[in-house]
Amino acid sequence: MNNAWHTEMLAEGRVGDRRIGDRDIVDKVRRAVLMQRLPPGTKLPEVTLGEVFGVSRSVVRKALTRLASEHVIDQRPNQVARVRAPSIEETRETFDARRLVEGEVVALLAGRLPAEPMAALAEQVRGEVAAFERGDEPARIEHSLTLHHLLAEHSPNRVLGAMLTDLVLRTSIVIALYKRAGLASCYLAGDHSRLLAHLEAGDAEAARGDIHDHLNGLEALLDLSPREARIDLKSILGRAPEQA
Amino acid sequence: MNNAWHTEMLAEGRVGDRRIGDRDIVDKVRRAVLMQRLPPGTKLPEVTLGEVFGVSRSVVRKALTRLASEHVIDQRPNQVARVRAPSIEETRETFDARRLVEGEVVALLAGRLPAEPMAALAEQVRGEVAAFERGDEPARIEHSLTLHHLLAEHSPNRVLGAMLTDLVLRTSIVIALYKRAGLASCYLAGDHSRLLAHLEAGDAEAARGDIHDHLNGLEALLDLSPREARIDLKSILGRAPEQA
DNA sequence: GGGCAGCTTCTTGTATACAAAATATCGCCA
DNA sequence: TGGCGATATTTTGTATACAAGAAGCTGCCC
Repeated sequence: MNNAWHTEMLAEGRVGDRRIGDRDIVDKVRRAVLMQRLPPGTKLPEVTLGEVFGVSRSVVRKALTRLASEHVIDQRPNQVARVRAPSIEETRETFDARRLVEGEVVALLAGRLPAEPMAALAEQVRGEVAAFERGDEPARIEHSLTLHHLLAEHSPNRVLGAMLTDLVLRTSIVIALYKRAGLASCYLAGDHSRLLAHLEAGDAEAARGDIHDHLNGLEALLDLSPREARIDLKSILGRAPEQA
Repeated sequence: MNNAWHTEMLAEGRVGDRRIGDRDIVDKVRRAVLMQRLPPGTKLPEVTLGEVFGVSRSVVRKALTRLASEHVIDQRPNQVARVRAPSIEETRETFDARRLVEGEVVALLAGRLPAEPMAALAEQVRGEVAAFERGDEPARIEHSLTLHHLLAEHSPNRVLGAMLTDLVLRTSIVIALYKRAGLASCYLAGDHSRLLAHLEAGDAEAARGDIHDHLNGLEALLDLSPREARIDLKSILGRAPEQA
């Protein structure tokens, strides 16, 4: 069994002296999936995770249940949990859902953002641009994620905000999965700053349009051609890509 | 401690010879909350539930985690799980979110429903009308819930469908919670059949409008006046309504 | 050489024991 | 009588042991 990721996961940075809880495991696994250190189909046995994090299966189990409810892993009865591989179909549907929800959120947000959160958003945009220009893709992704996360957090409608948080995560996963091979970065210059300008100006419909354009652009950067042979067969019929 | 609901819950109907699992517990508790047999704030200790269902805390624990992710209960660290009491604010936001999502789902569905699911929808409408006319409110709720559940299930976009399932549940809970005292039923005659007609005719925007009207009507039947003293203080400062 | 049966091993499902935290109770004192 | 504090009880958090099921493997047979 490929056990390279065991050490990788711990190297991610230890939690302080605090006792490690299920939340820490959820965060670390989610992050690892997002960063493609845990490719789709990877098996996540409970004992192994427990050894890695130094806790018993009880804690791991709770973490896995949460990850499953976040759609990060697949958990089937009497079977080892695996990193989920959303289908092309589901990818399209996730983008559609996010267009609807995030569009509404930014429309609600337009002109209603206090100065402080607005500054935080601008800060992320600056960070993203800088990271892109120096070719630091992980940092760029981090800033982009934080930006959309902030939008979700400040949503006047918290129910929609929570849904958006979920959708941002799922979208990021499929972007990492289906990004065209040659592409170095899924960056669309100007999209985010244009959105912020419209938010500040209070133009709800323009902001909604920005989100639509942004997500359309992102989706266009993916390789969503219907050759099913690649991901689906592997996860449905085949085994995990151990030595792939 | 008021332990009347222990027997009520079992009386709901035993699972066959099958071993009782976490899913059964989730279903039963969810249903009991929906039917207001488990009022908001009710404590749900793990051992008690375990005794009621004849399983150990492990199974109960998993069930509680799932119920928390469905927003049916509140689970805070080192504290007994309680039936959730959504605030008035959250109630409004839930309705807004559902208007957005269910509106989109029926718009996508318009004109694209095969005959068989369409017939199933019509069947629920007939059942709802009949139940209303004979004054059988539980049956009417059941049919109404099934109807919206079917819409969610047949959503072409399954991501939105899953979100709608969640929103229908949450809306039902708050309707039960905030229904005006004197009101016997939250029934809006004709709404559902009108929606079905537009779905069959393939008029997406009319169907979306039907959903908006329907949910607006429902929301108007609730008592959402901002006297915070009723629910919020009780759950924030007070104790569970044991003998209330 | 390919396929299948039976067995071994690994992994999850469930129950239970103990530790830690929160809650409730009782008694004390102003 | 009312508030406050220590103690006792309840309840959750975590670890572990055992049972049940699935996956993998060996060796046999065709």
